[in-house]
Amino acid sequence: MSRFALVDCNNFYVSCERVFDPSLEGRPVVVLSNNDGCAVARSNEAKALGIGMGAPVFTLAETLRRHDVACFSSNYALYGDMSRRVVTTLGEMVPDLEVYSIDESFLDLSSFRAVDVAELCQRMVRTVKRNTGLPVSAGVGPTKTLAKVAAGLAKTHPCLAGVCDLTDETWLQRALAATDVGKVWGVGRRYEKFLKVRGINTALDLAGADRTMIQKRMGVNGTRLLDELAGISCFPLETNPPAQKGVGVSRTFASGIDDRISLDEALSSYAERAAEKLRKAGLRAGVMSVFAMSNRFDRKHFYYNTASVRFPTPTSAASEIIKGALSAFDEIYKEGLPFKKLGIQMRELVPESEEQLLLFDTVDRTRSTSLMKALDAVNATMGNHTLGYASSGLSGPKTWRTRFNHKSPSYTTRWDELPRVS
DNA sequence: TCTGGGGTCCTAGGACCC
DNA sequence: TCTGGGGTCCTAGGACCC
Repeated sequence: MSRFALVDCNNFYVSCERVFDPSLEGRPVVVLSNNDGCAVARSNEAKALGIGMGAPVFTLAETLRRHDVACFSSNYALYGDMSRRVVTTLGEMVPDLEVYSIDESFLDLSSFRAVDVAELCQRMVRTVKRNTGLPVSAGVGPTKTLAKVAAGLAKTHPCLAGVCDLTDETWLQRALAATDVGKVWGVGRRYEKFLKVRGINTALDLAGADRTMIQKRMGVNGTRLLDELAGISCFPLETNPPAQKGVGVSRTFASGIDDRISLDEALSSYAERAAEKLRKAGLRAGVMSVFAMSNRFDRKHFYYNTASVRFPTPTSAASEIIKGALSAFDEIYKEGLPFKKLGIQMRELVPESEEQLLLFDTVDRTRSTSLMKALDAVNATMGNHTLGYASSGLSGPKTWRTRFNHKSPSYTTRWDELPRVS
């Protein structure tokens, strides 16, 4: 029988902040999205205050003030680095590992005996805490979905000390009965509502639900979900993640922007970033689309449009992608309209090793490739944005730049921001 | 006034072809 | 008066995940 574990970092972003500022222990803490717009991570204390996932900060002002909640802007460099440390530690203990997200990994424990499993998980929880300072929980089950259920219980029931093993049938029934159907992996807001209207309130109800009805509303994923809850594994461990299908870069502005120069600068910087992501992954894109929208909360005047560009041959050259993005934007730009969000998406990705040469090419590919190599090398050694394109705007305050007013130092990724021990 | 970003997969419907 | 069927490809939209 297969057996999976899910190791999940508790309140990950908040816990990363706490590692470097222990005075935050026991205090309500939230980490905010870009532009310090929404609460995207909350400590248990913040959750207890009723601060919801994704709650807009302006609706929280009173709560944040009254309870002296510590607020942080997202520090992606720090979280990414801490995540790698967790994965390294886990990988040393269990070789079959799938990095599922920045704060979760699935492990294949099929070859471990039942008695070993709980002990192994407890050891993982202790080791990760010792090596990184981060609290994690582990759940075990015969399928990924059940391992997720187990991890959810491990996190919310302190008596389990961070580990929950649902290999045992009797515990499994009780665990499913205690799990809200909306918490099941693959059941989002829409499906939760649909299920609850039909009296399916818990994971146990769902496991016993009518297959045809589930299939009709939730498609093949619905039937897979039923199988997974019944202990039949449908989602294998993905140790070699399949090639990425797309690369996107988009940002919301702190307030609406209608001036064309700022919009072009913002878009150019996203194009630059997208090109960089492609090169880092060793990929090139055949097609790019640009999208632009106004404030989506103003439904009456909402504007959304996209335009696409096909490249003569797949590319990851910043200059070509910037040029394409700006000309595509020209098709959808509307004068006088306050834009709230711009973005680009790169699709039809191919490995750069599969280069297709064009008979009549307008770009000197060899030169442009070595230029990009040089640019990446400089930015890798001298720091991000040491070299960039003038079309993305010269340094200085910009209306389109994302706001991070409460950011902690990059403790682990910048020499000049290392924490000091005194 | 203020409301994130980056992904995946599935399905339905239309265009097109034989 | 009669007006097929099946396959493929593409896109948009909807659902989900973190």
